[in-house]
Amino acid sequence: MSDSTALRDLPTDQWPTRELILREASRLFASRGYLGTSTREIAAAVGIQQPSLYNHFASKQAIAEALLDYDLETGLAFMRPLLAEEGSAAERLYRYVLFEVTHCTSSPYDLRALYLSELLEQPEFARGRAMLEEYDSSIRKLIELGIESGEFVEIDPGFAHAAVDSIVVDTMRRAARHRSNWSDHADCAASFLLRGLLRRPSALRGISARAHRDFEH
Amino acid sequence: MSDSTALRDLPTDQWPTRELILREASRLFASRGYLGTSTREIAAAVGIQQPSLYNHFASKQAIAEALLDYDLETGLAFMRPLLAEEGSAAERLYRYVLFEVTHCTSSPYDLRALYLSELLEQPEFARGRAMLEEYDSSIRKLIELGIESGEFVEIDPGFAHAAVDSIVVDTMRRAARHRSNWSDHADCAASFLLRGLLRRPSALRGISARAHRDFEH
DNA sequence: ATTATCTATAGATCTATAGATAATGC
DNA sequence: ATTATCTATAGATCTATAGATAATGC
Repeated sequence: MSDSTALRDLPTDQWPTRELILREASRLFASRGYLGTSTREIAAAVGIQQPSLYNHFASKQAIAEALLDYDLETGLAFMRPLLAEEGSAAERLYRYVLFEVTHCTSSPYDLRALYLSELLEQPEFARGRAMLEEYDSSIRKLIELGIESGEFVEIDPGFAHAAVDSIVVDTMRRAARHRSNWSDHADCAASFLLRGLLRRPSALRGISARAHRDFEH
Repeated sequence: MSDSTALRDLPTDQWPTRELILREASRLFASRGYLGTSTREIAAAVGIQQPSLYNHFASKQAIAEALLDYDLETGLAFMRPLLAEEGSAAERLYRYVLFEVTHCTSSPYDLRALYLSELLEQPEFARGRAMLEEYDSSIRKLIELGIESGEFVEIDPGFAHAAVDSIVVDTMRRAARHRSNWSDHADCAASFLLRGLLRRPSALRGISARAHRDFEH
């Protein structure tokens, strides 16, 4: 979409149908699951007839894939340079949490749907699973770096990754409901996770300050 | 069921159909969601025709409710006395984690389905939501007790509860996949959570030992 | 000419019931 | 007499396509 027709410049009722479909589908997938949401329900939420969806997407699966692509491409665009950076793993993990919560609350889509529902367990979403795997392995790598460098305590990286993941996803869910103070949610989550990971929890204040500073740009 | 016909004494192919339905339904709800699972799929997994389900349950909803009841009644039977006890909130929270992971791995049903899928968001599951609310408020109370007593750091109880919940549910999921060393998973999760909550993390070792001792009976 | 919408509908699948048949328990 | 199973099926709902109609863009 060109700058001259950026979505934010248009009143809601002039948003392109494709965009409305993605928004409503993501909301419905989040509350009823992917398999539990019918194309009829999506169309009704958008305000069009069910067959009209097929002018914009080839199938129900294609709608979900567009959402997955959007989310994971944005995520990978953040994670790849973050992983390539030198410096403190703790500070980078903190920035990852800030990114994830910001991304989720500023996104027009209800993205938690994609990972909480049965969507990715469907065989036809192999591509989405592959992208998620790269994303997950970036986070895992960050945790391993922190353990190797001695910044983090000796902890099972598999468990640590699962802990980071589940708390971040849950924080996304909570922050999406009260978008006003998403930043508090993100700090709460990042601090809690790092208190569980850091060998010297007293370093947390400085890590937090530097993460916020570096995240701003 | 009387003692003389306890399930564990019967070969698999003689388990009552009702029991097989609950097991297979819980597995399917976990992997495909409640709305995404058809009665036909449940019946096929059990090895009967779809209409035969209705000899054992009045509806698909009744199957899910039987699973919810089993899980939440077991959970409340543990939580009510735990909450009534005197003593360290940290140790009781540790015991709660041990209970939850044990309960999940020793249960024949795939219970995480109930809380990860869209099931409880359906309006018709009001009774299940009410039971879950009592359960949740017990855990919340335990956390508040810990904060008041000064055992835990000053933390938003809402966030702390969410963190405990999401890590416990995730640990249940992981432990259910590798049941052999469920105890390690439980310790990992409980330790991580308490490192994030305790004002004096050095107390963790003692808390863990006492929690294990008290949990044994 | 292309794009977006509609109505109509094919064909599959869904939940639940009806009614027949066989096995079980008093 | 009750219980568990089956086949058949009603009636709703599902995804996707076909084909008509109107609006948009060159």
